[in-house]
Amino acid sequence: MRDLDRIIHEPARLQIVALLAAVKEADFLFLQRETALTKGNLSSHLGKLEETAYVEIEKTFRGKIPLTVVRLTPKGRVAFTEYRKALNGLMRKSQ
Amino acid sequence: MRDLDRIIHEPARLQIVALLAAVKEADFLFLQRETALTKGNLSSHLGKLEETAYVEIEKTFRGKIPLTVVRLTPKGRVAFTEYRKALNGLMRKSQ
DNA sequence: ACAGACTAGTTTGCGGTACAGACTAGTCTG
DNA sequence: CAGACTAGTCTGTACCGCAAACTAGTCTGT
Repeated sequence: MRDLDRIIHEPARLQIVALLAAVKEADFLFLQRETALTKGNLSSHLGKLEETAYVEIEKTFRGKIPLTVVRLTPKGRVAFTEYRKALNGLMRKSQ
Repeated sequence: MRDLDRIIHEPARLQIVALLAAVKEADFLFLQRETALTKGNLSSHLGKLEETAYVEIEKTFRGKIPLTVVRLTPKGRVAFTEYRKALNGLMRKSQ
């Protein structure tokens, strides 16, 4: 059954995934600014996306300040494509 | 902020609203078959859509058997259009 | 006449989860 | 040394989706 992937469907994560699909790589602050999520929230959503291996999170340093870089994995990219297809399938019915 | 309408965003209800946008009028059984939801589930989702006045529910009889007909209200139609716009806005970023 | 299936629900209880806000920990800036 | 910044984790609340059980009436077959 072509169902909507709940992990991606959640608006906060949909934003994140859509952004990552576009930019290929983003740091924590950029994502926070774009999505307007609180730190805690963004952190836990990224955690969930990492659990399902849709993103990979690289913790590095910019000088001595921690820098978290997030990237979509191939699996995540596929899932997002599938999600778009499922969504289009739903939407197509409505016209 | 152009956010996604949570009432519509829920997959089950998204299906319902998309179907109603297409057919203009549908009975309970048709919706149940199309969405593959349980009765209880469909019932409560319809209840939620009715609360927000996105659909109107007319309870009539086909002969002596109860027949529930569901229709999208103008408000519901507008909300769905807005939803599609918001979604397209999100998706556009990802290419 | 009666069992079983059908329409169309309501109610209940479980489990999951999004979200804000408080807390931690280290760093740089004035 | 205070205050702001990066990047979190943790906690508690409050909601919500979902299945399953229950209600209530009707029709179908034997």
